[in-house]
Amino acid sequence: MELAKTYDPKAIEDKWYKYWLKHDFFHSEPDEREPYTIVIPPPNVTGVLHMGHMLNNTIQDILVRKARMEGKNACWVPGTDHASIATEAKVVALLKEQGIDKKSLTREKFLEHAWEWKEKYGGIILKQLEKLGASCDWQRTRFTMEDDLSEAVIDVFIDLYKKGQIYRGVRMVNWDPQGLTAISDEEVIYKEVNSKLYYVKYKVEGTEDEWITIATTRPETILGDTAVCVHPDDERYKHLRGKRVTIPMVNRSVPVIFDDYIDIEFGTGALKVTPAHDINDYNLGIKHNLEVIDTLTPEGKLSAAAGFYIGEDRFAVRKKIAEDLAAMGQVVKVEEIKNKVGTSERTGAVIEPKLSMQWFLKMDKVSKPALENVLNGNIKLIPDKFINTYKHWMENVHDWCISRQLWWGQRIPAWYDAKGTTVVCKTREEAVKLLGTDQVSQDEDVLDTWFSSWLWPISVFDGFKNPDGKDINYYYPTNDLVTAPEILFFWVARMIIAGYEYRGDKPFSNVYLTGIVRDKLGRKMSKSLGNSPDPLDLIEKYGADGVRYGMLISSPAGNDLLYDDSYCMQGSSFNNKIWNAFRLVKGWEVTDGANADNQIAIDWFEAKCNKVMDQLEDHYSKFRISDALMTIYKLVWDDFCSWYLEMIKPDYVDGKSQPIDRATYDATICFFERLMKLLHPVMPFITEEIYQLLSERTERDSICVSAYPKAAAPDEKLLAEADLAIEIITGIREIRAKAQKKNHEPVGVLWSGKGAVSFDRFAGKIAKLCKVESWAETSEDVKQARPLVLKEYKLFVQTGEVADPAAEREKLLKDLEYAKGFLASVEKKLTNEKFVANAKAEVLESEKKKKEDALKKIALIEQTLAE
RNA sequence: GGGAGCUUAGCUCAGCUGGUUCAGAGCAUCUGCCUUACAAGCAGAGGGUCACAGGUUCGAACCCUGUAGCUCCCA
Repeated sequence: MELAKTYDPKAIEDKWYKYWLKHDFFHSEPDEREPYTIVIPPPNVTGVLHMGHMLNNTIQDILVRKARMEGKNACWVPGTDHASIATEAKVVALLKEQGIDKKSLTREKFLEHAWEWKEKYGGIILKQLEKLGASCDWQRTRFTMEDDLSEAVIDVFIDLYKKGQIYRGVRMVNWDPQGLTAISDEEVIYKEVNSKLYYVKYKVEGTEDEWITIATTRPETILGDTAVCVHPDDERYKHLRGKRVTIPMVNRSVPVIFDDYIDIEFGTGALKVTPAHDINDYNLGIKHNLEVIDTLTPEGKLSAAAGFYIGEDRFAVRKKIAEDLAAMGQVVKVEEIKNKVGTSERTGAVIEPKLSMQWFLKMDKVSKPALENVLNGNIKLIPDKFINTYKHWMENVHDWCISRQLWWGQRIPAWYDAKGTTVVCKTREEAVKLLGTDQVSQDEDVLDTWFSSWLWPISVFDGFKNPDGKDINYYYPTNDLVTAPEILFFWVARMIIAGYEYRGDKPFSNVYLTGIVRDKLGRKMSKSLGNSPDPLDLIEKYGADGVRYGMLISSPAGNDLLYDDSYCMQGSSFNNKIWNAFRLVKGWEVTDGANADNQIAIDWFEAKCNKVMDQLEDHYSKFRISDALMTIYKLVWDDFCSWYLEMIKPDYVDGKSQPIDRATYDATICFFERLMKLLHPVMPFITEEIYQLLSERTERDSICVSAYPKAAAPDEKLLAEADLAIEIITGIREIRAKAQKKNHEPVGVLWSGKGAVSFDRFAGKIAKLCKVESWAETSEDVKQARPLVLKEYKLFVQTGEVADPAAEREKLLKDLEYAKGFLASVEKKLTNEKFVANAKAEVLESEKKKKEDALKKIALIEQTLAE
């Protein structure tokens, strides 16, 4: 078989993905095995794969593939969410391009267009995940707006309403004037901007020329002012008690009110109060019984109630009114300041606090178990620094505004008669019955998308439709959730709430919060910056395995990841390394029998594997995936390729590789297969390719369902001997390098000494790896050779050239100095009475051992120097 | 304004219960090699006042206090 010199992922990845799908390896049905379940954080139907998804889904795939190989019934449920505001915006924009105005369409007609859009574009991201190698159970793909899931949403709404947890009321909400809908507190992103602080004076009524100056960043809202508020302790304004002032332009008379909410230091200490357009003002308004004048339209333009600038945009008016007020002599001064402005997560529009009738979910009661079970460790957040954040949010949570003034989503099952009587029920028929009239109308609004996705871990297993069903009982609670910290509150916290409310149990045991993918400069990757590579281009360039490696190697749990292409490059180099190791092994001619010289190498690598597998398991158990990957990387590259294969590699004689013995060959194939299995969760494609080429396989024998290797107890004595042998080899190689010995030029080595750890068993391998042609024990020091002092041993490397005695002495003196310094520090401890009295027995013991070792080493070096 | 976290090699980061298996890894750098699996490679080397200043301790990268800088979350 002719194998290409370099590994080409392109030729291989599609082939194996098709093969996996063909055999349904990723499909799960409940059975008697232990389940291992992950539900995907459903990406938006509007989304395309970005680097965050790559990281996130690679991690999920690793966890799922490992569990599957460990014999668990692994189930990774994929799907998408309907993203009401984002999708509706896309559809509206598309219709607009076609010359269709949303307002000209009926709700039904619009939804037809929306579904059409969803069918066409909504699955792109899932298709892209296949390229990454994601081992999702595609037969279980769900969508938050499909019938069953929508029904669950409606039932939950009705249920919570009946429990008194949902109410409708006029509240100040975050209004998105572009999306024309309310959004929740969590969907508001605060951004620092440069603003102007306008100082405007209002005339005190009943005075000739007394004024009070307020400071505002939003002069356009002056038209809706219904009071001026000052602090009761503020000496400057005490005399204004009971007075009224006149709002400029509109000439409205409003009271001066006193409230200790006011920050005396900010601005002038006098606050204009606009209850319709600021949450704090609104609260003041309630407290002081103020009039509420809504001067803005839903689109963010001035309304008739404003009296001026009617129909003009709020930002245009801000400039105009500032100029007009200045012209009237009402503006005292203008300052430049920085302040934070809320913007819509979905549309980017500046949020307008607006009073409107909305539906809310009370959060105080339902959030209790969700907080408790994270604090008590029933649900683990990884890394655990997020527990604090979570706790803070849960303890200060506000009621959740769940209605959205949109069409794309689950319509709120509330019905009204002509008088406004409200009933909440599933169907019009029921509503007609309950209201006693057929003149009923359904609420126009839909529910927040998160009000669907908070049910996801239950609804994907039909836990609402069939609460005692086979699937939900088997797969729930799921095991791990992998997601971005940005949606800890949006989604994770709410899923936990829903889990306890509807299953009386957690939705998952572990929440792994990934870092954010940033560019090399630490900037978050974003479309607008254009600093994000297209993941599919990367896969094209480096192969999915290479990209998966690249995403992970730089991503310790919870830390942000400073992405750079060179990480993927490293991944594809690793692929190539593995491929070439495979070419080496497959290129050997095999003869029957067993070469006894190789047994030590085989035993050593067995021990090494066992040791490393333990470490690997430890990393995985702590979700330290990048450490796990580095551990396998070193096992493959360093231990297997650089040491093991070099130890057993047959010699070349007359320009031809000698054959290898059957025993060594079989052991090597076996090791190779084991390594591929360990690596499979991270790099699924190349490992399957090599697994298939290592031995003849039956049609359904795939690495992805093969048994994950289990560690046996490692032979520690052998490992210690190997470590010593490796030190010796490195030492000899260094000497060879200094002596400018060519690789093919042999050297002789004489050695003396006896220590607790021996290298006898490795003598043959040391000779092989350093091209040592004569290897012998000696009782005396050797002249004209380069000395090497290691542990209790002395080695003399005969490089054949005239050694530089001065240089050798210098090196030995340096070693001696270090050893003496070391000894001194140990002795300092041992002669310290307090140390001897306080230190633990093991520590004391190890210090004594160190002292002995140091003394021996010093003696050895001094003896050599004395020659 | 409130809260959380971070600062260790040129870069990205490990470093668990304080103790030479504690100053480490990968990448990058430097030196030498086209050694018949791999130059996407092999062999070797150098590199750090553990942000700063105090303190606790027999002993501090690790615990405490303060300072500076950075990041994130919340309002």
